[in-house]
Amino acid sequence: MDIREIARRAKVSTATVSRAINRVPTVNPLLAKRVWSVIEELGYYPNTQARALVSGRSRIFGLIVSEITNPFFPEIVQVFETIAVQHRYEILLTSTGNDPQRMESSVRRMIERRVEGVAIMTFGMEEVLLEDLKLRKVPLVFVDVGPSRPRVSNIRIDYLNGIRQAVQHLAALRHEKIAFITGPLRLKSAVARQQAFLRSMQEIGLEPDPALIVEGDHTMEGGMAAFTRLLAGPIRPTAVLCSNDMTAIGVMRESHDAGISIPRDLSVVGFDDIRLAQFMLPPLTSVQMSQSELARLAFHALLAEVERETPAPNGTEYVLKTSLVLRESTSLISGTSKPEEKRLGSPSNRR
Amino acid sequence: MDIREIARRAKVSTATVSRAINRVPTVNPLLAKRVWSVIEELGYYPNTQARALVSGRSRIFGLIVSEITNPFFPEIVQVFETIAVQHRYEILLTSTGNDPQRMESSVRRMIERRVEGVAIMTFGMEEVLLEDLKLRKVPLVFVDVGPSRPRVSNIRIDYLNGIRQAVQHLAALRHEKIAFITGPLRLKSAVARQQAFLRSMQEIGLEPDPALIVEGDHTMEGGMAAFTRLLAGPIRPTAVLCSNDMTAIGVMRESHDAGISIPRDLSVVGFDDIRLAQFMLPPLTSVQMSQSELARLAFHALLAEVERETPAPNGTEYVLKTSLVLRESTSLISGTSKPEEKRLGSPSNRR
DNA sequence: AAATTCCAAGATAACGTTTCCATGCTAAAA
DNA sequence: TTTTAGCATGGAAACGTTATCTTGGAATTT
Repeated sequence: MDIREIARRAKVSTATVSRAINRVPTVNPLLAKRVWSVIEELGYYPNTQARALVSGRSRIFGLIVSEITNPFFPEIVQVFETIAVQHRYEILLTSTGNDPQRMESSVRRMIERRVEGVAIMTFGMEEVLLEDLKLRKVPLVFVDVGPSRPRVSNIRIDYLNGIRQAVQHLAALRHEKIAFITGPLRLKSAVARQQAFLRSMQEIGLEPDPALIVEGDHTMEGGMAAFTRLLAGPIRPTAVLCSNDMTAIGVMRESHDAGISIPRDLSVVGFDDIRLAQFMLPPLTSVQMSQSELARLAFHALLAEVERETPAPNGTEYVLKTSLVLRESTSLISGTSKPEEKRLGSPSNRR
Repeated sequence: MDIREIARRAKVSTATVSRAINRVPTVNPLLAKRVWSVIEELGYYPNTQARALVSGRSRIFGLIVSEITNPFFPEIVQVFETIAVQHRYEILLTSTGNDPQRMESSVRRMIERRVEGVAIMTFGMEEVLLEDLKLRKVPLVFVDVGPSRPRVSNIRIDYLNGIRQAVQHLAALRHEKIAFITGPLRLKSAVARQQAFLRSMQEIGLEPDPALIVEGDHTMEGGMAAFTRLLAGPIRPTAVLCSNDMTAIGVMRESHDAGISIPRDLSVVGFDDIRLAQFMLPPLTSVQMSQSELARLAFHALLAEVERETPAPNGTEYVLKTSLVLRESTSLISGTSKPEEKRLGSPSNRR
């Protein structure tokens, strides 16, 4: 069943049917009603690929994340998809698993489907592979690491604010031997987090000890392994700041196995504030980086670019704030006080 | 840039270019090479929508899940997508949030994109809304609840095996006051789990007490609330079996707040065995229902149906087993023994 | 050597829409 | 009343492929 069938039955031309479907205002209301009733009656749905072919607009956005099984991402996918649907867009999702091969195949598939834009949520990996997209002037939005180019937007994350709050919070609890477990250092965002940590420490006169900085990989297993290495090192930290929440969860798991009690013997702070953080035992203090806000920014960056006729020469920049959310995984050094959950740097409370 | 451009430059017809791209074996290798080198040189990618339009095959499968932010689903999405890509399929993902409205709009969008099949992973909700798809003879695959129809496959889950193991495990640890927190009872799968529990109890001569059966909603918050209700009830359970892992995590969180130690004061068993389960404190004993296997079954069910020319009159049935994985959230009643992690009912170990 | 078969390559019709352009009717202007 | 303008509708080209049908040259058979 196609548009011609509808046209025949409604005794109008296909052009009119098309106009009725697309709610072109000039079409006679009487005709439109006739068309619509035939459409309803037959249960006709327009063929998107034909539409896309002739109109040159696929109404598809690509969304590339590094690992959908990492709880950080599903929320992003959820929000991104919801907004997309509201704007009559579809999304093509790829979880690259940080594999350049998959990234490449993903880009290829997206180009073949003629996506109108792509949001890249890999936090600083292999932008080289996106050459093909840039070449075709497909609007892109990056987090942290995008180049300055027309049609390429960037969401800059203000890591410093939240991490500074975390470091100062720990310092206020008398911690000085503060360890930092990084993410995989090939990720630009992981490096940025580490640097924010170093700077925050120096700001308050604490010299970060290289022995207390170990590399993780943003997974729970990585957190466990990194913490094990930390325990085997020369200095025993009293607090650990982690590059993301999964790492922190790994640390909590490992310290449980090692008989180290949190927060009594060790304070732990995560980063991202995934939903799960508040369900940890004890609930995890974490630096919030709103996933839904990130998704919203990304979508609207793409949409704006699609609708803009003359692109800005250097794309647009967006900024996402971070801020500490206190829960129960930190305490006074060798003490037992448990601060109530509340967020710094923002008037509203969570939950 | 289109196929004609390639044809012109390679000095062949568009038909030959098309044949070369699709690796039709009869084309002269010399010509094919000429075509391919032009394609490489220009960085040409075929337009999928044009292909789909004329061939009548979109190479898209729909995937409907109930809640992507529920950690149970990302793994499914991951595996499903990976296999799909290997078979040159794309996936259209919808997370309905159990909202019939979103389900309906999702179905509509999928039909408009002319999906070749849809996997419905909502575990028993609102199949009525899929009428449109059935009408169009789109292959479907359900979990638990699909009707017997041509082109509709079903994955039946053998809940009884795993739940029986869980109940018997608890009984072996001398538990008799075993509570069960159900899922939302409008989900057929939640009802099935509950029934498996009741049956497993009766099998070993334990009469399940209605006061120990409370309804949850498969979320952490629901688990917390349900457990609170349980504590307020007339009988204090010594063990809790949960309809899914999220519920169990909620129970663990709530019992932590209530000063109840797991597994010393309370044994907890989850269901699904999501990856997170092993990172809980203590690691959660759970009934495994392999998410990757489920995804694999679903994909291949669709693929088989697409490639089948004459559909079976009642679709095909697949079965997915469940089995208990022991960790550290259960122990002898009022005892402290911690069994090592190992899985029953399967020779291989996990991790 | 002529007739027949075979098969690779080209020409072109489809696929289901949108969009451009032509058309003819109604309403406004002369 | 006649001419012009305006605008809703219809006709048909276009989008970029695949698939069908045709063609012509080489290979095989007689």
